[in-house]
Parts: sequence; structure tokens; C-alpha cells
Amino acid sequence: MTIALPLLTEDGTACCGTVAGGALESEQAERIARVFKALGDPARVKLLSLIGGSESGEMCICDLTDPVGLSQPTVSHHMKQLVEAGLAAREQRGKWAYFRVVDGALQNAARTLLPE
Amino acid sequence: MTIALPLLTEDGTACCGTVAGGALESEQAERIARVFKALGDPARVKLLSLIGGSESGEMCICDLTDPVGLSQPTVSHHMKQLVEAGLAAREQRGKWAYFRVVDGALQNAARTLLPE
DNA sequence: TCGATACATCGACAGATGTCAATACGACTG
DNA sequence: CAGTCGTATTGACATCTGTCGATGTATCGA
Repeated sequence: MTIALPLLTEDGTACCGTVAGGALESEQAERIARVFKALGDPARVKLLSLIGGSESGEMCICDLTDPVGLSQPTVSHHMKQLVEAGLAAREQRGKWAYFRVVDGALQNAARTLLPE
Repeated sequence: MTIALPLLTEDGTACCGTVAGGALESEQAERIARVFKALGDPARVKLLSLIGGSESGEMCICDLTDPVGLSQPTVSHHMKQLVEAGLAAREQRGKWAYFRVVDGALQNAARTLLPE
């Protein structure tokens, strides 16, 4: 079995990337944790799956509030989190703000959990 | 491009598993979010990577406190979270509690982010 | 049996988080 | 320009979370 989450070696040196020493290992861990933190709320998981599973691949806030059963400000708040985590992208078109799942973002997140 | 996070269809019905209706979609989202919530803290990411990257694949609390720079109770707390999320397993051997990364747990988590 | 060791739990605390109502902002429409 | 509609922001609040010191518990060694 290969090593999952291959970010740190036992002595604490970084194994990936060019920067060495303890600083980067913390940075790496924080960067990774930031993405999964965004995925650590059921509402946001639902939102991502709704958007990603939609016909056009994009949805506006008004289409999302009902399915998740949350208020408009709350949905807006969650979408902001997803955008800041790099998982969703926002595009304003007229009155509407269209959100889509960033291409490859989930694959990248998944990759940090897999061997190699 | 295929659909990532294929948990919900746009009308809210579940697409995977045998249970239908809105209840399961929330359950699915919560179950998934619970795992990623555990991965949403830098300390826990570090802990998992340390354990998974160790020679034997298992480490005790006493070996973990130093590398992550946290107190023993805090490390114990984080490991409990990881165990409850199904990502780590605990085995008591004498005075020591040995933790290992649950085989396939990270792969399963990753799979929920990938198409299909 | 007594002390030391490894770990878990408890109590406490500051800070983060999820939520909503109210409100502000920007764009379209008449 | 005034009103309406879709969103974002603000303010407030309860709850959750990460952290540590102190303490409890179980195991090992002398």
C-alpha cells in the first residue's frame, strides 16, 4: 500500500514542492485544510452537487435557496465560502449571479487524498 | 465533462443508492460533510499525513505532539475526531494508543469528489 | 505496592461558524 | 426617474470548535 496524504515525512521535512523546512509543511496543510473545510458543511456539499448536476452547470442564488431550504443571505454566504475556497466561480450576468463548479477543483482536492 | 459530486439531481431526488426522496439527499450530504469536516483542520491534516507517512503506518500520541506542536490533550482530541470520522483507527497496546489511517478511507473520501 | 508513564476526560475560554432579519446595492423595467 | 427584483452585506445571536491546564485512569516497572 502506498502512502496517502504524502505531505510530510516523519522527520517533518516537506516531500513535495520546492520549499523546504517546517514552514511549508504547515502551509501545505493549511492550504489543503482550507478546501476541505469548505466541503465540511452539508449545505455547501448540497450546493455544489446541485450546481454541478444541473443541466447548464451553473445556477443562480434564487434557484438554490429552495432546494437547500436556507435563506437567501445564508446561501449567498455559503457560496462566498465556496468561491473563496476555489471550488466555485461567480459570474454576474444582469441581475443574476451565476455560480458554477470550478473545473478540476474537486479533482484536485481528491488528488490530495490519493497516493502519489 | 462529467458531473462531479453526483449526489443530487436538480429536482432534488437522490441519484445514488437505494433510498429515494429528500431525506436521503440530506443524509448523504451530511455523511459526506462529516468526513471533510474532519479534514478541514490543518492539525488533523498534518496528523493523518504523519501517521500515513510513517514507517510502520501507526503512531502513538506521544510521537505526534512534537511534530504538530500541540499539547497532548489537543492531539488526543483531534485523533478522536479522526477516529469518529472513520479516517483513523485506534488500537491500545499496553500504555500506548496506536493510531493508523483506516485503509481505503481517504480513497473513499476522494471518490465522493470524482465523477461517476 | 508505589511511582512513573501514556492517554483520555473535564472545565474553561476565546474565537470561529451557521443562521436569519433588516438593510444596502446594482441592474433592469416601466 | 421610481419601483422592482436579485444579491451582498451588516448586525445579532446561539452554537460549535480549537486549545490548554488540571485531573482522572490504566498500565508498566521497580
